[in-house]
Amino acid sequence: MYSSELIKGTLKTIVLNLLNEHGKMYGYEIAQKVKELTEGKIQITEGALYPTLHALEKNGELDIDKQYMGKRVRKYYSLTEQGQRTAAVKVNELTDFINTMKFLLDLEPKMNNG
Amino acid sequence: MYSSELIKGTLKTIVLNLLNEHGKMYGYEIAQKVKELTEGKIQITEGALYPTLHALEKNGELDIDKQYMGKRVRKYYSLTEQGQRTAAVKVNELTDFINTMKFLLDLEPKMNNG
DNA sequence: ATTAAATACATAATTTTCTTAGGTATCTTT
DNA sequence: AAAGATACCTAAGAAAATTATGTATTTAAT
Repeated sequence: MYSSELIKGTLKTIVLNLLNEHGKMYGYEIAQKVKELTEGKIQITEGALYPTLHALEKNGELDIDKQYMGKRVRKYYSLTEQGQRTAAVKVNELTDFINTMKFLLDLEPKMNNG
Repeated sequence: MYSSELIKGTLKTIVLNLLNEHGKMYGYEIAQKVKELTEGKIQITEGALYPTLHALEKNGELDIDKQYMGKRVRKYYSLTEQGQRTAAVKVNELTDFINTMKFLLDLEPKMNNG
């Protein structure tokens, strides 16, 4: 598990990107998928995830499709057209940021691979 | 400039890494160096930098060497032994995190290089 | 049949970390 | 003389997460 501070600021991008690649997903599924894909290294807490999904929906990035599995509700989220554009922008921005950070952390590459 | 939320959580690591590679530096110099190296993409604000330096020093990661240039003070910071260990840990963690994020953002690589 | 664990949603209080805004003072350039 | 850069600092507020708590259904284990 990463120290939580690193993950801050990336949650929206992770959610938008997952929905862009997997189509519709529900909240719990998103959290499980991230955990699975990162082998437990990134675990989205529910207290962070649900408010984020609500904010994205309120802002017009997501559509909801409520489905009942028996008596239990699932809220499937999918990207609106605006959400698709936002996803692309956010992913590009994060990719750019990652490259900048890699450069910044690698100023004087160590020659000793001990 | 990146949307500020991305930079959150990386400041300590950036500072520790810079000090590890450049030896002693003072606050203002650190901010300038980061701005220069990232071509203005990452700009550390003073309101974030100075409290971070104070916290790192209080925690035993940094030593201070106060120097006077005429009447103006400069506070040169350098890593303690503990600070060197922390720097290594933090940089490894961020590198690992970056790799995980790259994987997460690249699930289905696009074949079209438009 | 009962209990525990997993599924699935949600919100509120608190904490962490940063931005914004303000402050002091010196040195250099115009 | 004024403006801009250098160099330090803190406090109020905002943003985004964690932690804690809550409800309820379904599935697996005893």
